[in-house]
Amino acid sequence: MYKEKRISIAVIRRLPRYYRYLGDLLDNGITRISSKELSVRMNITASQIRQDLNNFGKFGQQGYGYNVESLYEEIRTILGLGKPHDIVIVGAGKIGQAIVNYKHFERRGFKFVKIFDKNEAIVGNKINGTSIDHISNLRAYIDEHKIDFLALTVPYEACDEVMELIKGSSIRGIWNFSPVDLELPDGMIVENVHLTDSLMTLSYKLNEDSILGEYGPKK
Amino acid sequence: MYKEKRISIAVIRRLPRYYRYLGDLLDNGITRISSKELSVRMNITASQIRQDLNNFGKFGQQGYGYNVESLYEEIRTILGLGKPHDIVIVGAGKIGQAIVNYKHFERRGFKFVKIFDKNEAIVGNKINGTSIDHISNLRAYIDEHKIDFLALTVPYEACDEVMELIKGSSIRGIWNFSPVDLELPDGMIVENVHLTDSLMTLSYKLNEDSILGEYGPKK
DNA sequence: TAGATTGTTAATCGATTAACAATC
DNA sequence: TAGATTGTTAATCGATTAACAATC
Repeated sequence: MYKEKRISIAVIRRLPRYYRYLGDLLDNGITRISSKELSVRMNITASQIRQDLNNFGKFGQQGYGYNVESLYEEIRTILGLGKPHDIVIVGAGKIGQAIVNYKHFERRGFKFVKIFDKNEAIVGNKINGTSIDHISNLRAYIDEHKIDFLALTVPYEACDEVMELIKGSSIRGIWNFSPVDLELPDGMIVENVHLTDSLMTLSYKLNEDSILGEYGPKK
Repeated sequence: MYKEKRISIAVIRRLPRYYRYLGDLLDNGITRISSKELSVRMNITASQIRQDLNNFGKFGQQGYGYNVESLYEEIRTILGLGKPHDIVIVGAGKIGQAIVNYKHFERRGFKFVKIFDKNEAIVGNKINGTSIDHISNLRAYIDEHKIDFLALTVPYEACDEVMELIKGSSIRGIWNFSPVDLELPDGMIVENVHLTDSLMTLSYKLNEDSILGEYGPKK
């Protein structure tokens, strides 16, 4: 019995970026690329690219580099984009509306199949072709369609309620837009989009020089 | 002449989280906390908390811990939230609308003062009290009001155009929602919200076990 | 005071970069 | 073949964790 080497989150977060750059290369008709060339474009080291890729397989060829199309496909598979994914959105507010309208997701094989909300008044409406249903039907829908992705775009007061509803269901991944750290049932995975945190990070960066000056450098 | 110690991005990204937890403690009337207690709540080590904070100052007291309110205020200052920030949004699509409607930002002192868009038809409309102006007036507005924050929520084809418009202006920070790595003029800072990357990361995580099985662990 | 907990130095762990033999 | 470039091992760098003297 061997121990699988876990892939670090730093590597994982670079994968979509590789995918994006390879897609651009494809669009530009470039069929091969070396780690060195790619490193220049992406502004990271060639070593890092090779290390990252070799976590998943040997995709290159000595003396040649990488075939853009096949590497693109490999990363596509690694990212789990080989098959389409159905996603339910919980919360029909502005953020829910924004993501259901955003065309980049469809292109990657993500489909928003239903939006659930508490507000009876909007049930039956459609947003970009996706209909709104009442939250009371969420669990039945998930169970029936074996949905495993859920985008959580409710106000944070409502998170607990939603988490309670989906406990023990087929949902495995939560794309969370609420500014809370969710308590996850076993086997569930979360990816946070903490917009407020992100904006504060930007604020910090703009402010950094004055702060480090104020408190003074350590030595 | 000393060399300032730069704060690592890992530390910076934890600051909003500290701020959030301290705010919760305050709301619950808790007035003091030790790094140990906080570490349990946040699920990180006490050592890390103390190391992080000591990048910026000595905020605690031996034998006592930290005063919640004063630590909250310190972090608030460090994050640059001590003074309000005016932000212009470029792009009145769904994402632009979502952020201008999102109340958490105001609470943190961020104010969206104007939205700019290419579409003449919606110029003059208001979203959540913020009026829409035509993109051709963007630069004049920035110059007049010395705006330093810009949220970029245009389709990615339009990014170059916007970047060109603001080159050499007072804008210092860009909150970027487009799936591109922006070329930044000197002194400008970007914070990316790459939603597609985020969703792909979640997809990867759900897919990881089957992938590592398929390609096999390295040893 | 004794106990608690910080701030900080030292040790460990992990991620990035460099180097190079293997090989196309 | 010779040149190019990978895959992978080794070296370096940086971040996290542990330990403990300082001190409230």
